[in-house]
Amino acid sequence: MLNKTRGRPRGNPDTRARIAKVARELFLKHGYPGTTVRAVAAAAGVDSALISYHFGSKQGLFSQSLNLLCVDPTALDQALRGDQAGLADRLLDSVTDLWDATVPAENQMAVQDDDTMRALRDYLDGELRLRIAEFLDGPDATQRATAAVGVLGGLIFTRYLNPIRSIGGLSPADVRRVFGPALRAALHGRPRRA
Amino acid sequence: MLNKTRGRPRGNPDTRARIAKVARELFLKHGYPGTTVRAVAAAAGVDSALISYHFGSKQGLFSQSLNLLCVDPTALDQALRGDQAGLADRLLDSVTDLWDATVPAENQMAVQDDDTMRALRDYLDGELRLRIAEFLDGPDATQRATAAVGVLGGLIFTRYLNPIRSIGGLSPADVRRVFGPALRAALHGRPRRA
DNA sequence: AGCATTATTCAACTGTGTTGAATAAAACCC
DNA sequence: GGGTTTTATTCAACACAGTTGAATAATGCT
Repeated sequence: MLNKTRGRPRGNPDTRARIAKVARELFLKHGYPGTTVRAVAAAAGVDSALISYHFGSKQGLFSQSLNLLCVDPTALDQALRGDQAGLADRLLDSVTDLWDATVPAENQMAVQDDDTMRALRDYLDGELRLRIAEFLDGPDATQRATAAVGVLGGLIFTRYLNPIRSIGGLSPADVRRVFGPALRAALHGRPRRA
Repeated sequence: MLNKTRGRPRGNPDTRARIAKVARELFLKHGYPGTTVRAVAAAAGVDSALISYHFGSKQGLFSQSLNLLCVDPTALDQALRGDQAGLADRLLDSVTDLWDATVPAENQMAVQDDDTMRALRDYLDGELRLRIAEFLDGPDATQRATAAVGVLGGLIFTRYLNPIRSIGGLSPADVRRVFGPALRAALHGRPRRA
C-alpha cells in the first residue's frame, strides 16, 4: 500500500508504541467496532498486517493499547484504610480519579468489547467486592458489599461506558454529592430482613 | 444456497416472525457480535438477503426481534403512584419484572449494540429521570432523581447487561433487599451541601 | 384475466480481520 | 568482521461479514 520498501526499517523506531498511541485515540473516539484495524494502520502509517504481528489480534490491540483498570489499585488500598465514615467518598473518588483521566469527557466511549466487559465483571465481582466485604466486616457484610459494587457499577456504567448526560456532566465533587447517600446506605445501611 | 425454488412461496408462511424468533434466541445466547446474519438465516432456513429485506439491517433485526424496554411503562405508572415509602421497592420490582422475563438468567447477554445502548441511555436520562424527579418534588428533587437512575442503571448493568454472579444470582426479593437501602437513600436522602 | 405488489433465492460487491511468503535491517556469534 | 539467526516490515491473498441488485414466482387488486 504505502511503498515503504519492504523489510525492517532503518534505526529502531518504536513503531509498536506509535501504533498503540493512535489506536488508543481512535478507540476512545469511535469505540471498538467503529475502529477498524486498517484505519489504525493507516493513521500510524503502517501496514495492517503489522498490527496482527505486534498485538496478535484486534482484541489484543484494544486491551494492550487501552489497558483499562476499573479502580487504581493503590487508590483502592488507601480508600480501604481510613475511617468508615469517609469510605464512600474515598471509593467514589478513586473511581473518578482513574476514569476521568483515561476517558476524557468529550470522548463518549460506548465500550463494547468482550474482553473489557469480562475484565470489569471479574474485577467488580471478585477483587473489589471481596475487599469491601472484608473491610466492612459485620453482619451482612457480603450483602452490603454486593450492594456497593452495584452502586459503583452503576456509576461506571452511567458515567463512562454508556454515559447519560445528567451524570456524565457532573464534576467529581458532584459525583460525591449525588452518589454519596446511595453508596453510604449500601455500605452501612441495614438490609431489611427476609 | 438452499434450493428452495426462487420467488414467493406457497401459502402465506409468516417467515418474518419465524426469523425474528430464532434471531431473538441467537442474540440472547451469543450476543450481538457473536450472532451473524447468515447464522440467523441458516437457522431460519432462509437466505440471508431476506433478512435485509425484512429488517433493513442487522441492527434493525436486533431491535425489532428483541425489542427491549428498560421498564414496563404501565408498571412505572403504578410505581409512581403509591406512597413514597414503598417507592424504592416498587421501582426495583418493575425493573426485575420486565428484565427477568425477557433475559432469562442462563442467557447471560452482554448487550453490545449501539442502538440499544442509545435507547437505554435516552430512557434513563429522559423519561425515567424526569418522571421520578416530578414525583419526588422537593428540594434537590432532580439531583435525587439523578442518583436514583444511577442506582437503577447499576442494577440493570450488573444484573443483565454485564451480569456479575453475585448480583445476577439474586432473586427479585433479594434485589429489593440488597438495592433497597441504596435506592431509598438516593431517592429520599439529603445530598450533602456543596 | 391482467397487472402491480410482495416474498423469496441467487450472485456479486465491498470491507474486515487475519495469515503466509518475501524482504531487509538489526543482533548475535566466533 | 563475515555469516547466521532473529526481528520488523510490506505485499498479496484468504475467509467471512453485511448488504445490494437482478431474477423469479406466488399473492392481491380491479
